[in-house]
Parts: sequence; C-alpha cells; structure tokens
Amino acid sequence: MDLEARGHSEHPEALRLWLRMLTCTQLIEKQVRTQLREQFDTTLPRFDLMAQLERNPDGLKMNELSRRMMVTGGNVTGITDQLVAEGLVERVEVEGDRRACCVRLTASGRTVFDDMAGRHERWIVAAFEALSPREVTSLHKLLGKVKQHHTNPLEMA
Amino acid sequence: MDLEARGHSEHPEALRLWLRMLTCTQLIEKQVRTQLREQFDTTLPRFDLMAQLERNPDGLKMNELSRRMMVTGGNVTGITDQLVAEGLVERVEVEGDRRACCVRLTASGRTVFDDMAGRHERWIVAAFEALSPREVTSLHKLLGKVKQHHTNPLEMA
DNA sequence: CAAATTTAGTTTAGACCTCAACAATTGAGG
DNA sequence: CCTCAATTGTTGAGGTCTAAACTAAATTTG
Repeated sequence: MDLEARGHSEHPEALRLWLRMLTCTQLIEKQVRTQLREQFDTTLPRFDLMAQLERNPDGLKMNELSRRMMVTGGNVTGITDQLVAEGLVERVEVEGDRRACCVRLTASGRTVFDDMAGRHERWIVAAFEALSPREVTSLHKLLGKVKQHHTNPLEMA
Repeated sequence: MDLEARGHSEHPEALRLWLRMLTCTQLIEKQVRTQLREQFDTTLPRFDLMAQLERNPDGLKMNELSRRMMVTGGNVTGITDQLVAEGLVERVEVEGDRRACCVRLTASGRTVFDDMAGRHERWIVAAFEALSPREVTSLHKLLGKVKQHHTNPLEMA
C-alpha cells in the first residue's frame, strides 16, 4: 500500500500529511468494516445509523440522521429500509407533521447494537495503542483545529 | 454534522479521537471530490489512479495499482477502462507475460493530470492552513506512529 | 512432460453513495 | 382562504467499491 505516492511535484508538507492521514483512516476503516462483516454480518453504514439512534432514544428524523451522518437523504432512506426489514429500527409517525417520520431503535436493535459497540470500541482502542495518552490528546487537539477551520474558515487567528 | 456522536458508553479517548479523525478526513475528501467534479468533471478514484501513474512513467501493472491504491483489482479494472475510453491512459502489453498488462499515462493524460495536480495541492494546503508548520510536522509524526503500528503491530515498543 | 497450483486480470452480484427530480405537506403573505 | 415557496422524505440513474467466481497464462512439481 503506497497511497502516499499520490502527491506530486515538490511534495509540500501539507500534501504529505493529507496522504498519510488518508492512509491511516482507510487502514482503520477497512479493519472495522471487515470485523463488522465477519463477526456481525453487518456493515459500517448500518452500524453508524444505529449508533446515532442509540444516543437519541426518542428517535431522530430522517433529515437529522442525514445531517449527523454527513450523507444524503436518499442514502439514509435505503439504509433505514434495510434496518427496518431486519427489525432493528422502526419508523414512527411524528405528531403534527405528516411529512416527517422518526426513526428509533427497537428493543432487539438496542440489544444487537450494544453488543457490537463493545467490540467496536476495542478495535479502535487497539488501532491507537501505539500512542501514549498524552499523544492521543495531542492528536485530538490538532485535528480539532483542522475541523474547526474547515467548518468556520473565516475566523483566521 | 455530528458524526462524533458515534461513540457510546464512557467514550474513551481513543474512540473520540477516531471519530474526529474520520470527520476531518470526510470533510476534506468531500471538498476535494466536489472540486474535482466541478472544475475538471472527474472523480477522486480517477485522479488517484493517474497520480500513481504520474509517479511511475514506465507504467504499472494492474495488481501494482491495486496494491498501491488499496482497492480491489476489479475496481482498478473499471477505473482503468474509463480512463482508457477517455484517452488519458493506455494499456501496454508486458514483455514475457501475456497475462499482465502495463498501464501508462498518455501524453494527453499527463497534460490533464498536471493541471489537476496543481489545483489539488492548493486545496490541500488550504485544508490545513489552520496549523502552523510545526503543528503539521507534529501531526504527520503522530499519524506515522499509528500507520507503523497498524502495518506492523508486533513490535511493541 | 503433465497435472496441480499460483498468479493476472476480468466479470458479476450486491451494497453504498450522490445528484437531481419528484410527491406531499407545511407555512407565510396577499 | 389561496397561492407560492420551502421543507420532508422517496425514487431513479449512474458511479464506486467489495467479495467471489471465473478465464487464461505462468510456474511448480511429481
């Protein structure tokens, strides 16, 4: 794997950083996808959607899910359809707005998710175990600056 | 966008770090995809494949491309087919192995890529401009540890 | 040499994701 | 009211990616 070869010309530092960041993310994400498939016969998008619902026991509307998961509405419709078919989530009518529907975990879905979440957490801890707690914090802060700048690039320090 | 809500339970630091890293990567990657589409009417995978070829003027075999891009062989076949149809790359027979074929940039492909690569570099520099040069180096080093540990998890320090 | 195995690349089925077009509903102004 | 714009969710076409089955060629091995 040599994805970091994507950079060209003089390879400024930012480009090298980006390619390495992409490599790290893809390595970890591929691992998580593989484990989810092998151990739980599910996928990362399905896990992500359930994770959002687990944090919001009263349910979320489709557009809320779409915004939080950073994917399009059409995509959320498809994933939700699958999870409904598997009995892991349910669509609930919203009082006072006949357009909207609220998606909630079923009891079965909550049980299944809690099991997966425990494993998931251990995979992630393992992925970063090369870093000391201090380094984890440092990395988290640096990425916080990148995220902050991206969502609000106006406020130049 | 609240992808960082994926974590559950006690939210250990590693999990929060992972979700933030994923958010940052997705924000930047979405931006790059959008720009590539709007400004050059192309996609990130196409750009990636051409970037690999640009670094290897003598061409690469399909399985080399697959390994370096961290995607499956079937995927490389499809992307290459498109680029061949657009006249940006070409398949060349390999001397002494009638199974393999070498993929190379055409003259046209090189011209097009050089144009895109310049813009791409500026997008990436902008994405990290919230960080000082020292912070960029720090982030690069920390991610280097993560990558190293992942590709060779045996050598525990 | 001939059979078995490995390797290179392609094809196929299926999940994912986006964009754009589409209903249906809501809400604001006239 | 009633029209019109905005919002909610779905649908459909098309590109992306994977895993697994497949073809063909090269290599190993008895």
